[in-house]
Amino acid sequence: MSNEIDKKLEQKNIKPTAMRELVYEVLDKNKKALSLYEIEQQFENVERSTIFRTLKTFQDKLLIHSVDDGSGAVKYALCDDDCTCSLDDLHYHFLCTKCGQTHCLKNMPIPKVDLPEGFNFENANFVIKGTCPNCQG
Amino acid sequence: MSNEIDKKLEQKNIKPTAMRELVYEVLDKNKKALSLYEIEQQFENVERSTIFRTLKTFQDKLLIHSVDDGSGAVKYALCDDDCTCSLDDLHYHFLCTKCGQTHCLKNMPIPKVDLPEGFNFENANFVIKGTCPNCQG
DNA sequence: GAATCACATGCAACAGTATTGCAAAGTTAT
DNA sequence: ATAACTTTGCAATACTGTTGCATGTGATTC
Repeated sequence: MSNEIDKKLEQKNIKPTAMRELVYEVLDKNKKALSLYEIEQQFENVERSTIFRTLKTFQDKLLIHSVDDGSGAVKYALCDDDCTCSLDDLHYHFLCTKCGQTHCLKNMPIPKVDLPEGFNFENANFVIKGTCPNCQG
Repeated sequence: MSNEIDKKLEQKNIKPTAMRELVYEVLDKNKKALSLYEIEQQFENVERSTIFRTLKTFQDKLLIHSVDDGSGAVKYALCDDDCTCSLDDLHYHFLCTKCGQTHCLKNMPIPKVDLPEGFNFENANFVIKGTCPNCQG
């Protein structure tokens, strides 16, 4: 039944369990970055800590990436199939100040940055805040 | 004695009190963005909430700006004299993954971003992670 | 100078998110 | 079936941020 998902999990060396399939499904379905709490809300009786550890596993295995958008909670979103969470895969994120949703702007890679002497680039987190298409008017 | 600092505070319509002078001094002295906790550490017996409210006041009056660098704690840094915390004053921040220090790259304004249709820019938070000049080797 | 007022501070309590220890349940290999 | 290992659920805790309330302090008015 959830063969598709299992395949995705196994591709990233994650043992597919019921829990993991469900969390994956939620992330896949929502098409945006979700916080631990938001994911928890989509289930009836699932432990926060379980989801927390599931997300941690996913992140370690590069299945998802996390964004700290300044909303107070870290949010998680699926990586693209070919994502290696390397520098080239970094993209902008957009936090809507009205609805609180965080969108991955995956087609907007972050630009090269010329850092001052002595600074060494490892990673970046570029978050833009404003209103999203759903909240215009 | 702290006339210089008082002047800065009054310029921004902040009544200068002992507490506020001290917090300002700490921020000024450190030349980098500090978390509430880090500021608290530099005093002996000062209430967290007092510093918290002092920072809030400073921020309301545009004396400081805050950065959420993803380290788990929001950090605060003095604005430049002519800063109005408007879009033009936004700059990159750099979080060192070794020492945990957050540097304001004030001479690096963030670039204009072309957002997809429907997205409306209000604010931005660009944090680069890596190693800082003090932690090379 | 005393009464009054506005604001700042300190204390304590609380809220939200993240995180861990431990035991039970489930899975895999032998 | 047993042993070894992994995942899950529960409970407890840590950390950061935040607020209510009482007290203190300085400015203002009379």
